[in-house]
Amino acid sequence: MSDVFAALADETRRALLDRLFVKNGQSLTDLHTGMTMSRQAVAKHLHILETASLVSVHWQGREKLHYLNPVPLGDIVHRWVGKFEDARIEALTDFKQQIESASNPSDASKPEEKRRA
Amino acid sequence: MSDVFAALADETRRALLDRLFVKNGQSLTDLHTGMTMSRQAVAKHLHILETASLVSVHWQGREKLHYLNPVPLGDIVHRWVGKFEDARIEALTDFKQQIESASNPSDASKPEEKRRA
DNA sequence: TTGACATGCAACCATATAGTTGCATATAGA
DNA sequence: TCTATATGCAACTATATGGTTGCATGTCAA
Repeated sequence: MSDVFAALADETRRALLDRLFVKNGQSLTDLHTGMTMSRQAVAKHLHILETASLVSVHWQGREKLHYLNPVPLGDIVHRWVGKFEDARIEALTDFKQQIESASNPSDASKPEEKRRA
Repeated sequence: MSDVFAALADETRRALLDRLFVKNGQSLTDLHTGMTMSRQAVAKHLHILETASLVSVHWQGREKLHYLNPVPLGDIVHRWVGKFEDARIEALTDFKQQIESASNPSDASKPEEKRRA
């Protein structure tokens, strides 16, 4: 779970996934072309995506082809996003009630800017 | 985008979100009770969740109450998960075809363990 | 067989991150 | 007003992360 989120937290790795969306099954050299960083840096990123199971690999001769694997994203949706969606209405309602029932909401929203001076 | 994924990549922060699922609108002290790390460490984690807009805060006197904010998760779904879902069938089909059309799939799946020895 | 190509491994460096401790400040209540 | 409570800020440390370079190894093709 952590490794999937950590893998997606990097801009370069999300760009690599985007490139695989456009054309699935690319080699390291394919994915490296056009990038400013070294080939080894790209290889490290791909390995992180592979460890997080976001990318599956398939050797073909001397080329290592990379394919998208959508399974971990489904797990995230199941574990986190659905939970948030379910709680959305409730949370917003609670929040609204708290705000509205607070003694002085207009002054209490960001008091830390006044608190230490 | 990165900050949301990075925020979710930490086990402690996901645990904090879980506690807010159970009871929304808790203070730092509330959320710190039962945790092994220091109060300041928890405060840092909460600030990261706040920066990622996963948590909204509301000052009530000397207490800073924390509330879940489901919006960033919705953004992630819209940008990433839906994309993966759409590509799922296609990707799996491509992968299957590549595997099946490969010269020797049973030996080619993880050859790096044999390649250097 | 030999050279070019595709990738892997290892060492190294700079910065980010997660944690600590100590102290300061704001609020609540006796 | 005085004290306890709730939080913030700053400095510091250890480790993780993202990048580099150099070299080794496996594969393809002339």
